[in-house]
Amino acid sequence: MLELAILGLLQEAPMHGYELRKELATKLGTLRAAISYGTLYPTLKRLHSAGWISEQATETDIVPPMTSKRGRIVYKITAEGKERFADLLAQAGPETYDDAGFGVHFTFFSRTDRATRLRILEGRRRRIEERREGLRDVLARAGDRLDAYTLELQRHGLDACEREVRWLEELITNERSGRTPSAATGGTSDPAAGPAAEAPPEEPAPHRDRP
Amino acid sequence: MLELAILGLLQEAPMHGYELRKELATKLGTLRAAISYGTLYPTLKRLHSAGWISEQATETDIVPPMTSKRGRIVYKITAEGKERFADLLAQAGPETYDDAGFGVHFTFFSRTDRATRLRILEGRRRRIEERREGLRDVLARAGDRLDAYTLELQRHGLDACEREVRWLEELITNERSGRTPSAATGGTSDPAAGPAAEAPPEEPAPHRDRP
DNA sequence: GTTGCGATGTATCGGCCCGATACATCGCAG
DNA sequence: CTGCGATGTATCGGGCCGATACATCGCAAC
Repeated sequence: MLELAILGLLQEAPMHGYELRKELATKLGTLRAAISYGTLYPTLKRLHSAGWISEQATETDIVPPMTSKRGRIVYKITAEGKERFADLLAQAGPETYDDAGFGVHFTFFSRTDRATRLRILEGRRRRIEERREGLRDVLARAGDRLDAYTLELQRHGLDACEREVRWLEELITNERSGRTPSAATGGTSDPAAGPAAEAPPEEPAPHRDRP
Repeated sequence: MLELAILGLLQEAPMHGYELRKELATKLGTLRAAISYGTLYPTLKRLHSAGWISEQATETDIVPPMTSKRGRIVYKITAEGKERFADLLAQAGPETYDDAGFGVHFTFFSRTDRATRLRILEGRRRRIEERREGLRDVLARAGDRLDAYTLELQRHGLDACEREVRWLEELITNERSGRTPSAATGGTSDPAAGPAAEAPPEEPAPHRDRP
């Protein structure tokens, strides 16, 4: 999961660990808690030894006019890494539907083809619906056996589930009619711009590489 | 965290692993995903060797008239375990404020003294408020740098944060005025609610409208 | 000036927890 | 009587976290 996130961010631009972590924390939203270095660095090492990314130690002599930061390690995605990213991006399994997995995948939706987006959205919806049904059952069947606090927790959870299902429903509807999500809250009517909305499954988004 | 959950459930009644897991799944709400056996059994073993719980192998001869279940292991909390539970219940650290920790603690709120309940509720609120501020900053400062999907994810996260803060606020208000959570729509006042109070006065049936 | 402090930056270790997997038994339907 | 789903206990590899350590940089206080 984290592997996908790292590859995705490095596809936008090369970065060093510290930077990566901040991007991770802000972009990956609420579903995915801030990643820790105890996870990040071993994962980077793993990705490197797998050949998906390259490490480039930056010494002070590289950029003398700059603030001359002490040796950082800049990570850059490789061609194999891009393939790997595309593979991970296209697959939609059970781990894609839990909070963390869904959050990461959703973050890269503008680089995902529409069929996959729909599969993921529907899988997530199903997952949340199941959770919601479980909560309803508990409340209906055993509601009077539970103490007031537990009950309140269940109610709050149920409310959150219902809300998320509605959100997903809206996204799915938009997706089917070929709109970007921002159209929902009155963004510019810009049917073809931004994400790789209706572009055929070939080459979604032009990401800039070095010339 | 799981330790607290297990001790808490075993305080209600002795149980075997399978049962424990089901209780865990239903009671601990949405904040805490269903626990796996790969976690449960090692934890039970750990709790046993620490002396907090006892293991009692149930052979078929124990309860002949019953369905004669094949050898299960029934776990029972010990006196030391109860002390341990009380200790864990009373402490409110940073790990008490994340999703999983908060969910577990909240589940046992009816066995927690009011001062601790308040500390936990306020700590959780602060945590969510920080998350909310972070989201608002991203949306305000870098909103136009983000693609439509990432933006939508942030908005949804922000909405969930605001909603949870309101929920917590309400709970805190009720707590200060000595009401149980279900009394939100008007209830009895219980000024003498002390530590480890027995189940709060059962409120009228939950009014959940049927579609 | 130097001393301290917060942000930047890389790295490891112990430990919690998960998913997959492997067994074995029970009750029941085909 | 045979398979099959629910019940039940258990382990293993690995992802991920929190705590911790260590080093440099820029800046402000004294």
